[in-house]
Amino acid sequence: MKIATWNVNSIRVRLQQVLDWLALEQPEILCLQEIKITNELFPVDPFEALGYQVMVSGQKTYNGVAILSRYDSTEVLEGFPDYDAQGQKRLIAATVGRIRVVNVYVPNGSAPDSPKFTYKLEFINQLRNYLQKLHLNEEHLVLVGDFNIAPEARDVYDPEAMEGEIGFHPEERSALAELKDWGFEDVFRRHHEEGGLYSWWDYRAAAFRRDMGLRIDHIWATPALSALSVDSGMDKTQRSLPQPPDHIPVWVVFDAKGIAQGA
DNA sequence: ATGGCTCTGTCGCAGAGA
Repeated sequence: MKIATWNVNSIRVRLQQVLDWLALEQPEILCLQEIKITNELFPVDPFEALGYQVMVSGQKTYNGVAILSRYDSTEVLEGFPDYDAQGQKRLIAATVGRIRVVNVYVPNGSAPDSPKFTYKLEFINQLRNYLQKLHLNEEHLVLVGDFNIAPEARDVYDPEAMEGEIGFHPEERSALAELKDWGFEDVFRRHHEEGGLYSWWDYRAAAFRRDMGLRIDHIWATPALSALSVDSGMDKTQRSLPQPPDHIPVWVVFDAKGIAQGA
């Protein structure tokens, strides 16, 4: 049972790359962020041709999230029940098999002295409220997506230079830690402890060539589900293809038998 | 580096990203 997340920075531009990656990796579920397209214009057909159901919460120009699933999904929920997130489409959830999948695109925040940073912190707090109200950490639940925060120094290419910068500011790290305290484990870190593993590189300044990256895309799971993970990885080769997104796919494989048994 | 690319909407350049 492979679940992946990928900020594709425009599904129109990256359509073929995503289709190729799906055909190659065959995940059961792929969560997308920054699709930058309305629901009406989302290219549903090529994904259905590969056997995926498509659930989209899109908008024009910015943001937008989607869940692609090889299995029937139920209880699809767009956004928050009681928070409009400034009208931005950044959250979609669905139940696939016995797993609740929550796909999020956390606001970037622009700069720590910006109102957008306040919005980022508010959004993370609202996400914690959402989980608190709608779910129990005893459930099999994954929270995946572009969190736009590197949790620890080992997730940053130059922690001293990045300290206090957007993506590695103490206030957002602490908001993220509170969210995690709801009852999550970082599934990627369960399988890889070392530093220097990044999910995003700036388009500018030859950042990818110089490996100046951040680990800001995450797959978190509730403890019982996390314990059923057998492997996790990030597909760095996707950043070196022509006209790539600035993020790479992050994936986890769970023991499907264990999930089916409710172990 | 006071943002060096890339994307969208729209057809010159502004806004956003992290």
